[in-house]
Parts: sequence; structure tokens; C-alpha cells
Amino acid sequence: MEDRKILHVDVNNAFLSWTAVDLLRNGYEIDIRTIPAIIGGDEERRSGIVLAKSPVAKKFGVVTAEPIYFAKQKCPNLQVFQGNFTLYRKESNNLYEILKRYTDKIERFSIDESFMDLTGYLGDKKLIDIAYEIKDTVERELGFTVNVGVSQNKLLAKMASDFEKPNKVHTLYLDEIEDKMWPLPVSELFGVGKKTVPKLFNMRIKTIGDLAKYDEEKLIKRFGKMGKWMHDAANGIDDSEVSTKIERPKSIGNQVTQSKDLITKDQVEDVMCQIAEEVAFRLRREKMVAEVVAVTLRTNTFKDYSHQKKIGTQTSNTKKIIECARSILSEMEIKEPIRLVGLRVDNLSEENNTQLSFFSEIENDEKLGKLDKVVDDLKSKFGYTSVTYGRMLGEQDEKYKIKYTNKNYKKK
DNA sequence: TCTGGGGTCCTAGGACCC
DNA sequence: TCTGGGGTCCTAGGACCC
Repeated sequence: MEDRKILHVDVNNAFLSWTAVDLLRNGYEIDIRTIPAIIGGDEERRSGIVLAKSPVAKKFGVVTAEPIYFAKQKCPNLQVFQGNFTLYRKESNNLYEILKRYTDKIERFSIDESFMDLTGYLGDKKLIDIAYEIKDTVERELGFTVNVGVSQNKLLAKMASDFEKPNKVHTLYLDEIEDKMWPLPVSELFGVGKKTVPKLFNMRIKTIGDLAKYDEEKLIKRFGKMGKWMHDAANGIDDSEVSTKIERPKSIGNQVTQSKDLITKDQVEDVMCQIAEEVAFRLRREKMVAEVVAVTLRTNTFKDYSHQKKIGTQTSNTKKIIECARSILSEMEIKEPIRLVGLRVDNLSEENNTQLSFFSEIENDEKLGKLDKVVDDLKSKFGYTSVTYGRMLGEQDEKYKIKYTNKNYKKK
């Protein structure tokens, strides 16, 4: 544990860079990394926020996650491009292939970030030389750039990769934290978000250094587990391992902002059932079953309400999940216009070691399972929208003949 | 001015049991 | 009559991340 050799590789402006590279490959003449440009959602569907920005857009004050509308006001010539997640997954995999040349100990932390543990993999090479080699190889072979953070643990490596960008290697060893990390505002520390910053400010904690030197017991009293974690992090302490195991999902859900607010419970229910169908489909694709269904509603004043319920058995069956969701919704009040409807399934486990509930109706389950499979196969062959569960269910479920028109969902 | 979607983890309070 | 403490499970909501 003493002297680990950890790298954090972070793609610079990932979505924007990947789209830029793709456009160039397809004959587009402008490199959108060099102009005021962003990757954004769909304004008409009220999902118009900035997902990634070019350095030029950044100079105009455009920030990630703000409404495109704001961004355009700050930067009138802003060019907006739509994200392409199939492309992003592909580019992410290309990057991973390069990293694998150096070690098997890689943790894919998100689509555009990975940790690498090179302890024992280096031979007589120096860690920092490998960092530069990775950075240069990625640029040469893939056409986009990365930052690489170098340290003894994941937290410091991640903090390091966040220093000056793009296309840079930075070290942040324990004996450097006082100079390089402590002067930074506390908001820069990984894990300290915008709700915590004002609380720390009230305690006169403004920099990471202030946090590091603050009395740990007092932090624990005020913030619980989080207090201990923050104090450790500010002091560069992090024992967490680079985890190579492929994580199975713990929950699966969709939430959809509606293009117009929903007023009646019937409207909400219709949308909820569509979402349930897609969530159940994804659950089965993972070969998992769920025990809990949770429904979230967001009002037009941005208040979130969620309710959850046990299904009573472990299942991936669309009908059961819809039944449970309807029962949850029936207990919720719709007092204000609803802007967003979300549904997630929770307490997941693997399909093949499912415990049968005491009163399980096994025969019925099998029939339902068969129906789901027929629907799933059709979806896989002809596209998600080719068939919906509702149409297969017959008369009593007439209501759920959903007109599913999400054009963004194209199965290959 | 209007504010996404996918997740994970933590906490606090209530119900229930011994 | 009113009285305990510990443990577990469940739920709603909050905070954070990319």
C-alpha cells in the first residue's frame, strides 16, 4: 500500500472532442474544438443544457450543465451539436485498448475517465514517462487529447489530471499537496459539491488547505461519514483500490422531462407505463431481476417527489413492474403540473439465482416471461419501437397501447 | 432568462421485533 | 398505569458524480 503507482486518464472535453474527431473524419472542414461550440441536448424537448464546451466557448463564460439559452446569450456565435452516445462508447473503448497495453489493472470510472494501477508493471520505466507515452499515443492514434494525473493514490491522481488542460501530464505526490492542492478553493476537491461549499464557508473553510487543517472531530460531528472522508481527502489520504471487477448495476431507471407539463394523473400514468416498459426491457437485457420499484415526479417548480414499493417477488416482468408502479402512483398526489416522470427498479440480483417468493405463482411467471421474451426479440430485430408490450397484452390492458415515438432510441 | 439523464451512497425517522 | 434498549428493515429525500 505504501508506494503505489497510480494514473488517472481523463479525456479533454470528451463529448466535444469525440464529435470533433468524428466530423473531421467525415470530411467536415472545421475542427469544432477551435470555434465557439458545445454539445447540447434538445431545446425543444426542454432538455437543452450544455453537455460539453469548446475552450473558446469556455472563454465566453459558457459552463457545463447550464441551459443552452444562457450559453447563447453569453456567446452569440455558439454552434450547437447533438451528442452521439454510440460514438462516445466506441471512442471510450478505443482509449481503453491503448491503456490495456500497459496494465490489466484498469478501472473505468466513467465513459471518459480511467484509473490505472501500474505498481509492479513498470520494470525499470518511470511512472511519469509512461504517463507521457500514454498521452502522446492517444493523441497520435486516436486524434483526441487526454490529461494524465500521476500519484500514489486515486484521489490525488484524479486531482492532478484536473490541473491545467488540455493535453498535459501533472504529478501530485503527497509531498506536493501543500504547494499544489492546498491553495485551491475547497469546491475543487472531488466530493465537495455546491451544497457543501456554503456550509464550509460558514466554518471559515475556504481552501482545501483550510479543510485539511480543520479539526477532524468537528468535521465528523457536522458532516458524519462525509466529514471524515473530506478531511482525509484534503490531506491526500485515500486507500481505495483500483477496482478491475466489472460492476453489475444496482439499479436501473429512466427519467424523461416532458415537452409539456402533465396535468392529470392519467397523463402521468401513460408516460410512466411507457418508461416502465423500457426499464423492464433494459433489466432483462442485463439478465437481472428487481425487488423494488420507485417512481419519481418533478413538478414544474422543480420539486422532486419519490415513492417506492416492494414488488413482493423478484421479477423482470413488464406487467408486474407496471402493476407495482401503478399502485405506487395511486398513492401519490398530483397537486402541481408535472415536468418529469421517472421510474427505476432497485434491489437487483442476477436472474439465475432468483429466490422464489413463498407464494410465487411460478406457472404464471413462466407465461409472462415467455411473452416478454417474444416482445424483446422483436424489439431487438426490428427496433425498440416496433412493438410494445401493451399491444400484446390484450383487452384488459387496452389502456397501455402506447404510442412510443422516441426517435432517439434506435437499436442497431 | 430556465434549469438532462444516468447512477451511487448516505441519513433520518418510523415500524416492528425481542 | 408507563416503562428500556438494541437491532433490522423500510421509505423518502438529499448530495454528489460524470
